[in-house]
Amino acid sequence: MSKHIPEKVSNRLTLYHSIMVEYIENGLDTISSPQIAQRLGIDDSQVRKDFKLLNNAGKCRVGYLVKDLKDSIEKTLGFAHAKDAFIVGSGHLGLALAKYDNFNSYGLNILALFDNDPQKVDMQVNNKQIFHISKLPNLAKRLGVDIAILTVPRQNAQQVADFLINSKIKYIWNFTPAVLKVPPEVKVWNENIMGSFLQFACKDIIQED
Amino acid sequence: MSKHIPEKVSNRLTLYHSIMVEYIENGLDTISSPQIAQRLGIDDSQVRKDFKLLNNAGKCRVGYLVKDLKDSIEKTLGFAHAKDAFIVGSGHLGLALAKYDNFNSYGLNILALFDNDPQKVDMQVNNKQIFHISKLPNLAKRLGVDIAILTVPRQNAQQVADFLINSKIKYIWNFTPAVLKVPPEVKVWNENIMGSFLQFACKDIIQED
DNA sequence: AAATAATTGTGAAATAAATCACAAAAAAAT
DNA sequence: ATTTTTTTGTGATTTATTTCACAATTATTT
Repeated sequence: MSKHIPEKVSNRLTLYHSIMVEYIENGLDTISSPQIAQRLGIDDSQVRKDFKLLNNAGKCRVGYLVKDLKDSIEKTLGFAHAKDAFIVGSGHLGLALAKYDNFNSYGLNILALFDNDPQKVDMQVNNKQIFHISKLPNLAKRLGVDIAILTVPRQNAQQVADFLINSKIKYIWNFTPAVLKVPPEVKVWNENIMGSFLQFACKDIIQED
Repeated sequence: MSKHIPEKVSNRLTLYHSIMVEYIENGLDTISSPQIAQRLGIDDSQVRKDFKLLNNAGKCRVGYLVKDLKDSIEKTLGFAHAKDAFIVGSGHLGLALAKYDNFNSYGLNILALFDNDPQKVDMQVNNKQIFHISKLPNLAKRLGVDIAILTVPRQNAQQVADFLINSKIKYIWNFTPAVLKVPPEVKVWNENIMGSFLQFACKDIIQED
């Protein structure tokens, strides 16, 4: 039986994970929910409730075992399930993401990049080749890739998305500001970089009435 | 009186904004809440409730004026309030963000980049200069900058954050996976890129019990 | 002119998420 | 050995968010 992990929880889980990595680096074996909660500015009972989803029991008066916690977060979020993906659009952002080796440690392997610019085709970025976009349908089929990271200009986003959908891509991680139109079997994740930041930085200066 | 806009709402507002931009490009003057709702896969009454926060009345049987809606979203999210920021860390991600001109249209101006690598210092990126990190405190003071976009390696994140805090930086947009320790007057926004994506892409393959 | 259909605005209900509060456990101190 | 302190686990409560349901409005059709 697979359990549903709400988005807010999985977000916190990755933050907990970072803290575990830090604790391990510092040679600490255990951690308590109030320690974590204080660090993140949240309630400690929330931390415990999140951990209950991991089936990871703590010990009264001691806390949780850092190593076990790290492992079960990785298991729950599927770090071990290698997932293959393509980066579609080899502009600044696409290239930066291709060079971002962190994806790997989270279980996401970038197999290749695509672009329509002949100048970029056949270049290598971080040991990954840039192919012409026309090669994508075949490669997706051959390699069984159904995740695409979309980093093309906004103006081309829908057109390229349509092409991806025809190529049997099922998950689109959308880094463009376009709101894509897709059929129900295709899932889009909007990486709305500005959205929440605006709110964060502008709280204090929202206009007066 | 400034109104509080919850994070979830401001996230949706930026998505609505993208749709308005698209409608304007296509020469459409009005839009209805069911149209928007269907596009985003949410309930239409939610769209209307969000719009009520904008003080933007719609018209029965017609919908909302696209132009007005776009303007009031921009006003509410503070696109017009120019906010200045520094990028701290001139690696792949820092450089990609410096080249990402979209920040500007959302009211965030990147004034300069910083790094500790002498090789990078004095380079220009998208008309912005890279300075040695030691120049940051003075420049922050002189230019009145209190927002920093942190893109250094995880290992240096806390140390650099401490330095930023000493330089009177009040808002840190944290692109590193480190969970920063900061005093209460400093606000950190964790751009947890992997967090929610993991959940999105892995829903179907969460481990069985 | 009347009927129909689409759409807003909103109160009520339902659902989801976060916080509170405290019993139970167990380490540490006395 | 007993008390104190810290910490987990969790049921109850509160708060926030989403969805439902429908009256009111107004363009369009008949």
